Amino acid sequence: MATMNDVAKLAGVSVSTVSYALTGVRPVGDKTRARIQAAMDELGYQPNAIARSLASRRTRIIALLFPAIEHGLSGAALEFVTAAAEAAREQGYHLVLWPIGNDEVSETRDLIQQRLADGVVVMEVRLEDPRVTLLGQSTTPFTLIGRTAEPAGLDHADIDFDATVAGAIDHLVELGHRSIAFLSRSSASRDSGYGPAVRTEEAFEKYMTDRDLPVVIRHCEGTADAGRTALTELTVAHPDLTALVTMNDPATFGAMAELLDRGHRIPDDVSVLSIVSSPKVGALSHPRLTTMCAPGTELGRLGVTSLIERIEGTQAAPLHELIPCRLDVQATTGPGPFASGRLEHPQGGT
Amino acid sequence: MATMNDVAKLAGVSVSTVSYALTGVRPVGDKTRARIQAAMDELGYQPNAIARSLASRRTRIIALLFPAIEHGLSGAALEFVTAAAEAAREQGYHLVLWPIGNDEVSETRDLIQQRLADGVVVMEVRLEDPRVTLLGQSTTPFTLIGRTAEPAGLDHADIDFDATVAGAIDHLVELGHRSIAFLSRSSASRDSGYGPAVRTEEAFEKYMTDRDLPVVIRHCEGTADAGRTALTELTVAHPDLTALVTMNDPATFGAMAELLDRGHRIPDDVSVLSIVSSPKVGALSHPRLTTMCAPGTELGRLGVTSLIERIEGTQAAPLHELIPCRLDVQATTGPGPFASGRLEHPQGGT
DNA sequence: TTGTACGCGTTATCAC
DNA sequence: GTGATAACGCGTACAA
Repeated sequence: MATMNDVAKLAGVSVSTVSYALTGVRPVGDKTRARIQAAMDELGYQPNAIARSLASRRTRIIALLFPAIEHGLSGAALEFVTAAAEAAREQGYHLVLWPIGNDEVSETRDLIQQRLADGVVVMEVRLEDPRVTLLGQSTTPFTLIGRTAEPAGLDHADIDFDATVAGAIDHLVELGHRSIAFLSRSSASRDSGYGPAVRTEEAFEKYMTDRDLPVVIRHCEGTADAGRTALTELTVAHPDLTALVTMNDPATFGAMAELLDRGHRIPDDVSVLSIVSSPKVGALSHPRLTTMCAPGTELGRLGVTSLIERIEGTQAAPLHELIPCRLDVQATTGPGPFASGRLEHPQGGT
Repeated sequence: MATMNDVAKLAGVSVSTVSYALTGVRPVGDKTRARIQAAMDELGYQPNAIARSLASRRTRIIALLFPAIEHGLSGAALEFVTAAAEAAREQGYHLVLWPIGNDEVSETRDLIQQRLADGVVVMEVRLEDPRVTLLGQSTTPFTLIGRTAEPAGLDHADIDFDATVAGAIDHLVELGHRSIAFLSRSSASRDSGYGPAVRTEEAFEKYMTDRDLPVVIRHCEGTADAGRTALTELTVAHPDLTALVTMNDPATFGAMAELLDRGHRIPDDVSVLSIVSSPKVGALSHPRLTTMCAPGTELGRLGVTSLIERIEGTQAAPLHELIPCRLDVQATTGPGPFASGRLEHPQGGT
């Protein structure tokens, strides 16, 4: 394997000149540069990443901290990781995966002390997150995908749950729905401080109240059967229900199946809108599920590019980005009883 | 940040002794070791990974090569990556993600020349894969997840498509099915040399022929609508069909919906078995889908641990592992017309 | 515009 | 059992 020394000898220059020709930190004469280039080509030279890192004290490696299990946004997670890796590569960085159990937070300390990474992207941030606390005490640059309870001073990008829920409700209300229930995650998930659950429920309550509409929130485990049960109970308690906002894919599918079994038509009788989901999941249902899909790709890119800016000192403003889920209207949402076209015969009391 | 030098000074020994105390390459006196340990604790010393790599010429980094798009086994992919990262970490290695377009193979060359990684795991291997060719010409250790057309000399772990298909057919035949169709990926996918498509179709043909059963294979795009169309055409062409093996999740869901719409009961009239899938996807359907789930976790671990063995020279035998998908019997497969219990009234000709 | 020489923090090869 | 000290391959003042 050729080193810089080999190139220098072959080109008849000193190693430093080769180095400068490579980095461009200092001007190099045209003819010299050409000779060096020729030598590099001939030897198939590639700079040794490790030696470069040691000398420059910058590894161009970014660590992605992610909890082993609990891929809440599972569909989006792979998308996210892929986007992060691509964004990193485009800027000459590498992304190393740092799986870490939720308890073994000390691993985080090791990570930053080993100086293997120039910065850290933290995934699946919880409202109270010891990893974030630890990073905050260090000098290592980091960005969060998600938010802690108090994210003001921290670089973070997250789903705009507030706007997402608002968008979902808007979509349904505009379609003429008034009686809308929210099928959320399990209450355990909410109670444990899982950000998406907490924030969507708060938003749902707020926006429904704003509109003087009844607030119906149902927690549900992440299985199709639980979704069936939940749907059954919901329709019993609220027979006038015409729309469902969901954030629980397996339960959504179960609920839809139960709706059909009970003779309800989708979307003619009941509309279903799954938020923080993905078109891929939506494509599995029939009728095809209307979703609001999690911006996994955007968050991945944003987290990485912004971190790189911080590392390189070119960051203009702190990262405080909230991205709403994008509405992908498919076949499970349709006009409700108060739709403009059918105002004359609302289904309300039938 | 404390260095080895600081530790050496504080402990009153030389740097080399500290190094040996750390690596255990050479025996160190008990008292000396204790003093060194104390010094390290006091300073919060952690070895610098980069310096260590440069000196030892081993980075303890493994690169995971994965094509940006086309996550054929999308559900399993995240599982796979996670397992690989965990296995690596358990053995003191890091996993760096190397996204690479299918065309830009030269990136592979850069990867190995930069000497950033001690070895490479290649994901989503195609029957003819230029990345593999390139790696084969280098001295870099690598393992494949998947197989090329001629994998004999290469370390690889892959799904045992043959055994998977055999298992699927066995399951259905034992249930009393004889008229079984295979709903595969798109013909484009098969024609482009996508291993899973090619191998499953070959296996299906073989095992059905072995049993003197008719071979019905239907290619299908990866959408629910395509699945509906395919199902319709299949039932027209083969009205006696009682079971479906599928390897195409969206199409499977579409086909099931179409079955129900046409008044077929699942599994009473038609059984559905989705192979190379995952329980997570299966959980979305109702009745819950019987699947054969891709061994993403196993493959991830295997690829990494075996690669590490090769890197460290402790590999006993080459990696030639084929793991079948595990059958997860749920609610979409049931007795067919030739089931032992109902031999007296087969549905064949009704 | 180019060259010299030192430093980055370890490992590993000599000596003792 | 322990200490000097030369690599490892590159970046970067400082000199020229």
